[in-house]
This record gives sequence, C-alpha cells and structure tokens, in this order.
Amino acid sequence: MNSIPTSSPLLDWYDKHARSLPWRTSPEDRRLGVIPDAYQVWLSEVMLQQTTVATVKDYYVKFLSLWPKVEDLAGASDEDVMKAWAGLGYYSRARNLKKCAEMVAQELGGRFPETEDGLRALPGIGPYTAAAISAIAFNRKAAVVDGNVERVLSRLYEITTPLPDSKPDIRTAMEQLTPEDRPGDFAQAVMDLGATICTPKRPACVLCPWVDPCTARASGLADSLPRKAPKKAKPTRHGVAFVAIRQSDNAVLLRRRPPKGLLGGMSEVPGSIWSEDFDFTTALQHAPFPANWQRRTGIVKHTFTHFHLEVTVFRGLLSDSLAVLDESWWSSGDDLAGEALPTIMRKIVTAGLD
DNA sequence: GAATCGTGGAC
DNA sequence: TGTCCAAGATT
Repeated sequence: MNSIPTSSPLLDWYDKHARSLPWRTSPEDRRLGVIPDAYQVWLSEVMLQQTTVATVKDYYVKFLSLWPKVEDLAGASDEDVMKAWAGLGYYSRARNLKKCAEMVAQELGGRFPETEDGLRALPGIGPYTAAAISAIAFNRKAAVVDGNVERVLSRLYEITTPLPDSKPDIRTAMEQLTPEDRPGDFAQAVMDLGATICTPKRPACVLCPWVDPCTARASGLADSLPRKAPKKAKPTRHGVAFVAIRQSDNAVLLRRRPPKGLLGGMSEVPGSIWSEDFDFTTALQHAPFPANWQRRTGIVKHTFTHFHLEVTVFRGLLSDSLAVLDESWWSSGDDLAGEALPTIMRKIVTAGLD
C-alpha cells in the first residue's frame, strides 16, 4: 500500500459511481461532447453553498423552470427571486444571484467568464464557486476546494493541522492533484467521494478508490480528520412577534425587513428586535397597533448560525380592516404561501394561526 | 482574522 | 435535546 496519490483511480471510480444530479453533465455525456450550460452550473453552485444536495434539488428545478436563461433571471423582479428563494437560507445569496445575473446579461453579453479571476469579480462568486464554474462548465484546470475536498485531502495526506490553518496546504495539494484532462469531473469526483464514501463519520474506506495511497487510513486517523478549531457557544436571544389576523379572510399582516443583514430583504410579521436580555414588560410596545393581543401557548424556537432564538407569539383578531401602516400589507391563502417568508417567520405565522 | 449569515437532516 | 455540518461569500 502507500502509493503516490493520482487522479486516475478516482476518475475511474467516478465513471462508474457518479451521482446523477439535475444540474450535472454525466461523464458519459461529457465523453459524447455534451457541453454544460454555465448558467446552470452557476445556479447550482450558488445554491449548494453551505446547503445540502437534497435541499437544493427542488429549488434548482423550480428556478430553472421559472428562469431558464440568465436573461430571464436578470429580468425578474427582486421580489419574485426572494419569494422563490424563501426557505433556502443565506438570503444574501439570492440578492447577489440577481445582481450577478444582471451583470452577465447586461454587461457580458449573456456569457459567464471562463476564468477564475473573471468569475471571482461577480457578486456571490468566491474562490470555491469561481473554480467550480471554470472547471465544470469550461473544462479549465482549477483547484476546486470545498468542505468535501478539505476532508478527503486531509485524510489522504494525513494533514493533522486543524482547519482553517491547514487550508493553504490543502489548496496546494488539490492544485497538484487536479489533472489537465478532466478538471471538472475530477472536482466533482472528489466531492462525490466525500459525500458518499469519505464521510465525516465512519468513512467507508473499504469502498474507497484511494484506499491504497491514503495515509490516514494506514495510520488509523481517518475518522478523526480533519481536525477543526473549537466552535464558539451560541447565545440565546429572545423576542416577541405579532400575528395580526383579519377575520374576514384570515389574512396576516406582513412587512419587509431591511435590505441587508439577517434575513435581509425578506418578509416578516411585525415584532421586536431579538436580544439576549429582552425586556418582556415592554412586549406590547412592539405591536403594530393597539389590539386585544393574546399570547399563544408555546414558544417558537429556531437556531440560526450564531444564536438560538425563542420567540413569544401574540395573536390579534381584527374584525375590521385597519388602515395599513407604513410598508405593510395583508396576505392570505395562496398569496401568503408564496410570500418571501423565511422559515422562522413561517413557524411564527403557523403558531399565530393555530 | 474573526463575525456574520439559514436551514434541515443525521446521529 | 443538543451538536454537527453541508458544493462558502462577504465584510
């Protein structure tokens, strides 16, 4: 055992075991000369940033159906894009997606740049996504480094330095490992290997095409790599939210969040800020208007990237339609279902309507 | 360099 | 129930 790692065994494995995904050009089709659509590659890669394949699939199909070409997406309204993205998370991706589509359609003649530098200049495209698009859509040699690659190469070369300090070494290794011939398939092969064989826990080393050259496998360290710097604890923030219900049609009062920051540009029900030392004695001061607000039993709990949230929900039943306040609107039925409501807000609305 | 920025599934 | 973490980018 302990040969020098090369791309060949992995590419051979990929030819047999590549996952079939809606945005992927299979190795067979590639051999037949099928050219991937850069728009489709870009769309999928942005959606896949920190998001699982299973979650992305339906959103990808929906977006491609709504906006088949980059010009279609560029011509869509910001609101429609945010509505279609609702629930997928990391909403700055959706804002940047729209900006990027506009730049490609209006300034680049509808064609995505082929180089990493050219791609990197577009909003929402960082080092990973630029390399992925360049390699997958344009068959250019680029070191595609994502979380899978970090894990697979940390084990293959037994890199014991904790992430993120080990990133430079991992990048260098990926640059040297990536073949001139099939850089896109190779990148996807490493990612498929990481997703199905070289998994974070209990890797299936006996099935791995790189088992021979894998030094972590030889030393028994595979399942303990990569090492990572310890994470910070999440504090818990509290707040209140108000579900105003128009009794005639069960419409709910909504408003827009500020364009940047947490859930930026998305819709919400009126409520307080969320803080660690929220003062519940002033809860009703955050209501959109005076009413017979009734506290719902149970608290809506949600966890964001860097804090836990516990929201106390109030419901108010309105017999007459009040004059709608600044930048607010009523929404019911199919309209409500299609609103740009992030998951936390859907939980709150559900709690209010129960 | 460290923080910010969502969500759902696996264990 | 809590933690991990998934095809990261931006500031």
